[in-house]
Amino acid sequence: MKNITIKTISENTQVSLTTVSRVMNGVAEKYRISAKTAERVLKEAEKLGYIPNQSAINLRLKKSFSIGLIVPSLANPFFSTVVSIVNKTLHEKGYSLLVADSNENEQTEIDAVKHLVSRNIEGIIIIPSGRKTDHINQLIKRNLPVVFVDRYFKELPVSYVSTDHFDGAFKMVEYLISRGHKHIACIQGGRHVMSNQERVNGYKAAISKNGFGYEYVGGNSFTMEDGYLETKLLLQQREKPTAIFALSDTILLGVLKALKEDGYQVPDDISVASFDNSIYLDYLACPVTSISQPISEISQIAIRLLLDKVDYQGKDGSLSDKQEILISPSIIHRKSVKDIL
Amino acid sequence: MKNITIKTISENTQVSLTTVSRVMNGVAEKYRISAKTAERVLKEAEKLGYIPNQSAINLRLKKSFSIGLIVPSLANPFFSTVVSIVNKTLHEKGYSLLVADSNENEQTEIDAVKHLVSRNIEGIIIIPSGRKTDHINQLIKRNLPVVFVDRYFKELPVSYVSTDHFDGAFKMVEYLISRGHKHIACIQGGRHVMSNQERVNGYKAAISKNGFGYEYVGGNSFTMEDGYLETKLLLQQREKPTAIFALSDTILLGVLKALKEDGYQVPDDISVASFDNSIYLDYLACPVTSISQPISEISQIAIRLLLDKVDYQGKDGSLSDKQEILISPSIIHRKSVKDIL
DNA sequence: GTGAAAGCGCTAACAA
DNA sequence: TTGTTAGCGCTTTCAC
Repeated sequence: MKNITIKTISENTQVSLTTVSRVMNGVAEKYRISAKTAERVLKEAEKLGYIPNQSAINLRLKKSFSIGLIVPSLANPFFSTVVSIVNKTLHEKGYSLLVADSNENEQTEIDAVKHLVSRNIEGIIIIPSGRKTDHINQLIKRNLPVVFVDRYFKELPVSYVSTDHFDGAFKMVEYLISRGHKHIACIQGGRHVMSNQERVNGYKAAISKNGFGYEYVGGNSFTMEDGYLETKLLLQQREKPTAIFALSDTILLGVLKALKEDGYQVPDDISVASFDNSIYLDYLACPVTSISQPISEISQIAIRLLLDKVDYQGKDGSLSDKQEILISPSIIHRKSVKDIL
Repeated sequence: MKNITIKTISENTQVSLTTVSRVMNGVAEKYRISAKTAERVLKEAEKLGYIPNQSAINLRLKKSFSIGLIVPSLANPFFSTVVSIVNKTLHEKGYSLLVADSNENEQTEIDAVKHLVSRNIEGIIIIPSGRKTDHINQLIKRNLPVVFVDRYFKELPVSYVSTDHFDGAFKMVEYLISRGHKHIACIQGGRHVMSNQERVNGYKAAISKNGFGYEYVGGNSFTMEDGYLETKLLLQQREKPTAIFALSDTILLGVLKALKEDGYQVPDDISVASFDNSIYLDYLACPVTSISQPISEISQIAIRLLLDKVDYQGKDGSLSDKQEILISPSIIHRKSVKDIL
C-alpha cells in the first residue's frame, strides 16, 4: 500500500501540489482558491484518510511545535503529576510533548537531551538528575530555550521554577521544634540531588538556629526501599529521635513500614512528617503532616517561561532574561506530630 | 547561527556527504573508509556538537524507531506506571516512546492517534477510552501494528493484553461472600469503559451465582471525587451494605474519605475492598484488601506482541495473528474485610 | 486563482 | 575507498 501524501491527492484531483498544500493548511482563502477546487481537495483528503507527514513538515519548516520534558522517574507520582500537567497545558497551547525518563542518571539525561534535540524540539523543560552541566551548556549554545523545574543550577543562565525546598524543610523542622521535639532525624533522597540538598540544608539550618545537639541525616534515594532500610538503621541508634522527617512521600512509606514492623505507633511513640503531600496521606493509619509542593503552579509557570523564550527567540535570536522563581510551600497539618512540650 | 548538518562536516573536512553519513552511522568499515578519513569526520562532528536530524532520517527512511502509547490519564498512578514500564522497556530495545493522554475522552483519543501517525510511529499501544473503533480501523487499514492494553475490543482483529477484569472482580466478590457478606455494594469507574464493565459483570455474576437479592452499582468515573460522592449517596440508602467494593484505588480513596466523615470504621462497621493494589494500601488506616493487577507483565507482553508485529510486518506486509491474552489477577489479603459469618 | 520548482537533511543505488 | 545524485513529503518564492 502506497503512502497517502499530498501528491496522491494532487494526482487524484488534478490539482497542483501547491494548491493542495494550501487547502490543507486552511489558507485557501488567502490565495483565493476557488471554493470548488478547495472542496474537491478536501473531499479527496477525507476519502483517502490523509494525515500530513510531520517529519516532512519539520524538515521543511525547522519547527516541530513540540517541547521536551526530562524527568528523573516516571514511576514517582510527583514527577508523573508534573508530566500530566505539562502535557495538558502544552496541548492546550498547540504544542506536543516529548517525555523522557532519565532514571535519576546523569548519562541517561545527557542521552535524552541529544535524543530530544535530534527531534527538533523548540524548547525543553528539565528536572536535572546530576551535577553535570555540559549538556545544558550545549543547549544554550544552540539557542534552545531551557527551563529547569524543581531542581536547578543557580550558576547557569537558565530560568528555573521550583518549590523553595530549603524553606519547606526549614519550616517543617521549626514546626516540629515548636511542638517540643529536640531529637529530629531526617531521611533524605539522592544525596547529589539539588532539591534534596536544599531540604537537608533547611533541616540543618533550623536545627542549628535552635542550638540543638542532635542531628541525623540518613538515606540516599527517593525510594520506599531506602526509607525502609534507613529507618531500620536509625532505630538501631543509641540515641533515638522523637520525630522523623521523610524528605519525600516515597521515603515516607518506607519509614512507616519500618516503624510498623518494629512496633512503633505514630504519633504516640514517634512523630513523623514528610515532603510532597501526596493525596493518600489523609488516609494513612495516622494521617501524615506534610509539606505541600505547589506542583501545578510550578508546572504552569515553567511552561509560561519556556514559551515566552520560544516566542521571543524568534524575534532577535537571543534569550529573554533569566528568571529565578522559588515558591514557598506550606505545611499541611495532620495528625502525625505529637505535642511533647 | 547556522544549523550543523552533515553538510557542514562535509565542507569542513573536504569529505563527501556520503562518506560523512557512513562514518556517522558506524558503517565506515563496511565501506572500507580509511581510518584517517573516519577519524577526521568524527573529530569534526564532535567539535561541532553534531546531532543528526531525526526528521530528515524519518522522512528518508520512513522509519522513526518510535512507538506511540495512548493512556486515558497520566494523572492516574495505574496508567503512569504503565507509561514508566513501557518507556523503560522500549528504550532498552532502541525504540523511543511518544506518549499521549486521551483524558478518558474518545475525541481526544482520535486526535492523538492522528497526531502519532503523523509522526511516523512504527506501532501503537492503546488503552482505549471509548467505544468508537473507526480510528482503530484506520490504523489497521494503514497496516500500522496496534496492541490494546488493559482495555480492548474483542471484535476487532487487534491483539490485546489485559488483566482479566471479570475474573478479578468475580474472585473478590466470591471471597467477600465466603466471609459472610450478603450485601455487597460496588462503586464503579467510567460506565462506558470496557475494563469497568467487565469488573461490574464479574461483580454481578458472583452475586447472582450465589443467588443474593442485594445488588448495588454506583459511580461513573475513576476518580476520588466520584468515589466520595457515590459513597455518600450509598450511605443514604435504606438498605446498607456490609461491604463496599471500589473498582479502582482512586475510587477507594474517595470511599474511605466518605466513610471516615460519616463515622464508619473499617472493617468493624463496614468492609472494603478495591481493584489495583496500589503501593500505599498497606499503610492506610486499615490496610485494604485488593486485586493486584499484573501491570508489569502486561506492559512487557504488550511490547513483545507489538514489536513482533513491527518486525513481522516488514517481511510480508500483513500482520501476525491476533493474540488475546488475559491474565488472572490475584487477591492481596489485608485487613479491610471483616468476617461476619 | 493556480502552478513549477527549489530545497529542508539525510540515505542509498549506482558510479568510478 | 570515495563521490554523485535522486528523492523522501512538504512549503514557499516566484511566475503566469
